[in-house]
Amino acid sequence: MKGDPVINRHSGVPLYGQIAQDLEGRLGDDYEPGDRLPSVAELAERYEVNRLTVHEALGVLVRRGLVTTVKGKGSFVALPIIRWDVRAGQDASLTQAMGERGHAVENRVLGVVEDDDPELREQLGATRALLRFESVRYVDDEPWSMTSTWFDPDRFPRLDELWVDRSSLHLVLKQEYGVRMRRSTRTFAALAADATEGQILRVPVASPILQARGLNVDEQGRPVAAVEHRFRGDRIQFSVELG
Amino acid sequence: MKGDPVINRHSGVPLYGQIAQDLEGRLGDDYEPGDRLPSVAELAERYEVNRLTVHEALGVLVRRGLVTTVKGKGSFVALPIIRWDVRAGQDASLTQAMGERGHAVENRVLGVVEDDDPELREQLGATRALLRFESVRYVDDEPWSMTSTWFDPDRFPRLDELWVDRSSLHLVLKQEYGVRMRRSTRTFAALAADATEGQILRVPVASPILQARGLNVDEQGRPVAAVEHRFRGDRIQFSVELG
DNA sequence: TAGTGGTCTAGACCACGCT
DNA sequence: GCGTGGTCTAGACCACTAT
Repeated sequence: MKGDPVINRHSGVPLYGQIAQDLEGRLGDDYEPGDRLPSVAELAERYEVNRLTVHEALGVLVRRGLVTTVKGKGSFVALPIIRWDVRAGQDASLTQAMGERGHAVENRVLGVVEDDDPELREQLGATRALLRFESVRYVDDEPWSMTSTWFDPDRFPRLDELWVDRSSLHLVLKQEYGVRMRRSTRTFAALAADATEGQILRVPVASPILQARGLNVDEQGRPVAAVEHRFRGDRIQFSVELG
Repeated sequence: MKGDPVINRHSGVPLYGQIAQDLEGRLGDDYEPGDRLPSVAELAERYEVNRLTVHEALGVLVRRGLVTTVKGKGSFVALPIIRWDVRAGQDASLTQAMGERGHAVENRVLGVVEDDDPELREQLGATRALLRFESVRYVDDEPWSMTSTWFDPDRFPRLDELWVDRSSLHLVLKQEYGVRMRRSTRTFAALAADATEGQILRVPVASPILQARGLNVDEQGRPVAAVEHRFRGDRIQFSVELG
C-alpha cells in the first residue's frame, strides 16, 4: 500500500500528468490487474481536483493500454498484455498455429473491392485491376488484426465467393488452387489507430498499431498476394530471423 | 474549399469526434502541410462549441500525428511523414547509411548502468552482470530513436569510455575490437510512448513507438550485443527480407 | 434508482511567442 | 501587450450498468 497521493500544484507539471504517474505507480501494487480503480468522483476527492482532471489522467493511462474504462461500471486495471509471436517462416498461417494451441480463430471477410494500385499490380504481375479483400481476424472472439489482401483476379478466379465465410485463406488457396502461400518481404511500422480501426479492433483511437506490409509467394517464389496487416499493438509482436 | 462545418448535436457521436473528423477531411485540402490552422477560439466560434471541445478534437489529431501544436503560436498541419527504411542485412549501421545520404546523424550516450538480466546474460554468454548503454539517435538534430544496448563487460572492456562522445557504435567496435557487427534476430512490436520516451523523442505521450528488439552478432555468428531500439513511429519503418 | 464514466459549457488563469 | 494553446474548476446532463 502506497502512501497518500502527493500532488504539487505549483510545480509547472500538469495535475493530470502527476495523477497519471501516481496512479501508474500504484498499478500492480495497490491495484492489481482486473481490479476496479476508485471511481472518478472518489479519485477527484482524494486528489482534491475536479472530476475532469481525473478523467484526463485516466485518459493518458487508457491510451497507453494500462487501464480500461467501461461506462456505467468503472475503470479497471488492464489485464497483462498477451503478446503473441507471429514468427516468420514457411508456415504463413496464424489461423493454424493458434488453432493448434486451443484458441478459436475466426476470419471475417468484410468486403471485396476493385483496387487499381499500379505498384501492387506490377508486383503481382497482373494485367487487370486487383481485388482487395478486407478482413478481420478474431482470436477467442476478440479482434486481433485487420488485413487488406490484394489478389490478381485472373490468377484466382472466384476467390471472393470461395473465401467468404471460410476461416482460413491459406486453406482456401491450398484446397481450391493448389497453392501453398508463404511470407516473403515484410515492412514494419508503428501507426496510430484511426476512428474506423479503433472501432473494429475495439481499442481507443490513436492506440498503437503494428503494421506489417509485404508480399506472399508460393513455393516457387512467385508472387501470390500483397498483404497489409494491422495488428493491435497490445496483442501481437512479430519475430523475424534475419539473413 | 470544403463547405461549412456540419455538426450534429443529437447524433450520439461526441462533438469533439465529429470536429476531429471534419478537420481531418480538410487536411491537405483547405489546410496544407505546414499551414496554421484557425485558432482554438476561432474554431470554437465556427463550430459553435466550447474551446475545450475544440481542444479535445485537436488532441485526437495530435495523438495521431496529423497536427502539431505550439503553445503561443498555434496549431499546424503536420509535415508529410518521412519514413525511412531501416533495411535488415549485412550492414547494421544506420549512422553510415544516413551519412551517405547527406543527413547529420548523431548518437548521444545518455548513460551506462549494470543490468543483470539473466536471460540476456545467457544469450550473450557472459559470466558477469551486463552493461546497459542508453543512447539516443538524432538525425539532423531531430530525435529519431532511443536504444538500449547490452554488452558483456569482459568481452568489451573499457567500451563505456570508448563509445561515449563518438557517433557510431559500429565504428568503435570495428576500430577498437576488430568486430564487425550485424543484425541477427529481431522482434517487432508497437508500443505507446511513456512520459520519458515522449520527452526524449519529442512526441506526445502515448504516441506510437516501433520497438525492435534482438541480437547482434559478429561475422562468425557469435553474439555481440543485445539491443532494443524504440523508433518514433512517425519517422521509421523497418523492411525485412524473410527466409 | 443509484452509481458510473463520458461529454459539454462558461469562465478563469497561465505560459509562451511575437511585435 | 496581445493572441496563442494548455490547464483547471464548478456545474450540468447524458448513457450505461447493476440492483
